[in-house]
Amino acid sequence: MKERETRQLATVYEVVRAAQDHPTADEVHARVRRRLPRISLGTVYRNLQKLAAQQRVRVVRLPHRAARFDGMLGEHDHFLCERCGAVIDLMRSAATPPDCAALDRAGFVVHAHALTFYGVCAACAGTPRVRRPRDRHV
Amino acid sequence: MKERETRQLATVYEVVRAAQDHPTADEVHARVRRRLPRISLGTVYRNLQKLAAQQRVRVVRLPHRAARFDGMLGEHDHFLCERCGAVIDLMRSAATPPDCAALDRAGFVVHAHALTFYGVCAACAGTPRVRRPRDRHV
DNA sequence: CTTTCTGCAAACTCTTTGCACTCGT
DNA sequence: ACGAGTGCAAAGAGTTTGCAGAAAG
Repeated sequence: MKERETRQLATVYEVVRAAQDHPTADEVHARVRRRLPRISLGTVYRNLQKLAAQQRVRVVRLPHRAARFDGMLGEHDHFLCERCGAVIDLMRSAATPPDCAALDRAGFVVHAHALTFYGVCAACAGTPRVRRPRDRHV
Repeated sequence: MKERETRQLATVYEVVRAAQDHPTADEVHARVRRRLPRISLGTVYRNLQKLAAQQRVRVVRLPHRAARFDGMLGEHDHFLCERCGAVIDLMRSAATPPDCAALDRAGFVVHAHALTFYGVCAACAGTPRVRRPRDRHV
């Protein structure tokens, strides 16, 4: 059960720490390979998971692909319950709209933003005030 | 070039509009199938894309899987440039931390949140104040 | 009739996993 | 020597695509 400091783990860690961009697992693999040509992609995945579990690297949760669809057209955010997996709509007013002024000032054009909270929903947290545990609005 | 209103498209639309949860493409397929048993998953995907392009349904951009890794351990948000694809770190102070008070009051436990802005970065927007177009901090 | 759309299946991307072998400790 | 870690390749999810035939206009 004791963890080992292998060359592979150390190199993956160094590569991610040194990276200024936000490499995908594949990109990490390519860079590590320059030093350890025989390392496999599977090992990179395993080591990235291990490092993330140890909080030694950070996982960037970027909304990448469209995975879910919504008939509700208005702007709103989401709460993701880590216990029951529910996706709960949050009216935009439930959270302060993020301040884009600093971005605007820096010359960035903001078209949209996505805000997702993670945690435990009221139903799972034991507050018996919700009837349906899945997919209600707040 | 003219779009057709097929039974398949109409049914996918109705199902997504009627859904109170946030169905995945697969779930949409299952529901549509109850009415059109021969519809294929590929058609559902194509129609979801079409409806999203027409803004008739909303795509929920949920951070699904860990796709990218970061050696920067502090809390921060991201800006995704739609032009050059850059992922730019934003210090948390650049945007007002979202207000969780309403969620707390409703009995929700918030562990974390992910905030991503979409738009055009300063370099792509033509502001010549950035040297490297990819992956700088703000 | 023409052109778009569909069903099907194959292909593709990203990630995980089983297995025998390797290598830290 | 023991067992966690590795390379490889195969298997999984989730999504896209090529094609022949169906159907909307």
